Amino acid sequence: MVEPSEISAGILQWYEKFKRDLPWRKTTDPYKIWLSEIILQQTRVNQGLPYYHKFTELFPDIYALSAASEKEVLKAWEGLGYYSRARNLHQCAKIICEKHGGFFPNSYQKLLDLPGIGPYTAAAIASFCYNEPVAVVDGNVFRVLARLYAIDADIRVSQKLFREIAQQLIPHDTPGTFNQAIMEFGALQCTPQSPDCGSCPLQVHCLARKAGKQDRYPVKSPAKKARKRYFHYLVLTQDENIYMRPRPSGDIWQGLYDFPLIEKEEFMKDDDLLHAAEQLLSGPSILQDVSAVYEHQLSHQKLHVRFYRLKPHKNMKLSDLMDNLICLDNPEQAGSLPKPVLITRYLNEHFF
DNA sequence: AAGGCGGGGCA
DNA sequence: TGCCCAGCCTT
Repeated sequence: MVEPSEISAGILQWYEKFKRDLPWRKTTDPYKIWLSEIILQQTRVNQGLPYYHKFTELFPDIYALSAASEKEVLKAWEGLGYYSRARNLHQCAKIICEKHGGFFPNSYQKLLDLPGIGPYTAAAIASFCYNEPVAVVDGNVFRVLARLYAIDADIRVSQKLFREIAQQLIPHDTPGTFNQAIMEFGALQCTPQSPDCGSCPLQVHCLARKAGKQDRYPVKSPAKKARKRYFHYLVLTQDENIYMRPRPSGDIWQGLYDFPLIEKEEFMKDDDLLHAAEQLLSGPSILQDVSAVYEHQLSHQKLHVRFYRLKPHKNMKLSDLMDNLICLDNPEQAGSLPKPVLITRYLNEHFF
C-alpha cells in the first residue's frame, strides 16, 4: 500500500486549490456546523445551501431553534425531504438547551448520544470544531477509498473496513481540514459518474484507475425496487373551507400536512370512491373534480395519486379515520403548514 | 442485520 | 423519463 501520508497530502493540496467557498467553512461554531451537517446528509450542497441560510436566519442560535414549535421547524425544512432529520434536529436542540446548558458535547463519543447524530455527523462536528482526529465516512469517502484501493467489498455491509482505512489516512495535526478535503475531493473530482481521472492528482496511486475500472467502484448491492402505492385524496371543500390533516407516525411524511386519504392496491372507480367517502363522512357528498394522476417518485416508493374534490353534505360527521382533521378558512391558510412537495404542487395547480 | 425514510439532478 | 445519490433510526 502507498504511504498514507502521501495520499492525504495529495488530497490536502488539491483541497487548498479547488475548495468551494461555503458559509459553514468560515466558522467553528458547533451550532452552525451541526446545522449544516444535518442539512447536508443525503443532500447536495446546491440544494442544501438555501436551507442553511434560512435556518441560520430564522434560528440564529440553539435557543431560538429549541424554542420553536415542531411545525415551524418542519415548515422551514419543507421540500428538503427525509423529514425525520428535521424532527431530530429540533429534539436535539431541546436536549442541548435543557440538559447541556446550551453547549454541544465536545467529543465524538458524547455527540453520538444525541438524536440525529450518528457516526458521520459526530465525526464531522468533533473534527471540525474540536480537532478530534476521528475520520468521517460519508458517501464521498466510500467512493474515493473504494476507487483508490479498488475495494470490492460492498459499502453497505463493510462500513467498518472503510472506517479503518479512513482512520489510517487522517493526519493528526489537521483532522478537520482533511475530513473536509476528502469529502470535497469526492464531490468535485472523484465524482459518482464519469470522473475526470485525467486531471486527478491521485491517478498514479489509484488502483481502480490503473485497471480502467473507476466506473465499477464503489461496489454496492442493488437497491430494492420501489413499492407502488395508490392514493385517493379527499379534498373536502365547503365554500372557502378546506380540510387538511397531519400525517401520522409510521409512514412517509410524518408531521406534514395532507388530505384525508383512501389507499388501495389499485385505483378505484369513481363510484366506489364516492361510496367509500360516504362511509367515512357519514353521508353523501358531491364529486366536483377529479384530478389527473400525479406520479410521485420517492427512493423507496412510487406513489400514484388522484385528488378528488368533494363537497360534503352539511352535517358531515368525521369518523375516527378522519382523526386530527383541521378546517382551514381558505386554501391560502395551507401556505403556513408544512406540506410534502406533492401536496404543494396540487394546491398550486388547482387553487392558486 | 435489515428495512424505512424525499426530492432534485442528470444522462 | 428512469436512474442515482446515502446517514440515521427503528425493528
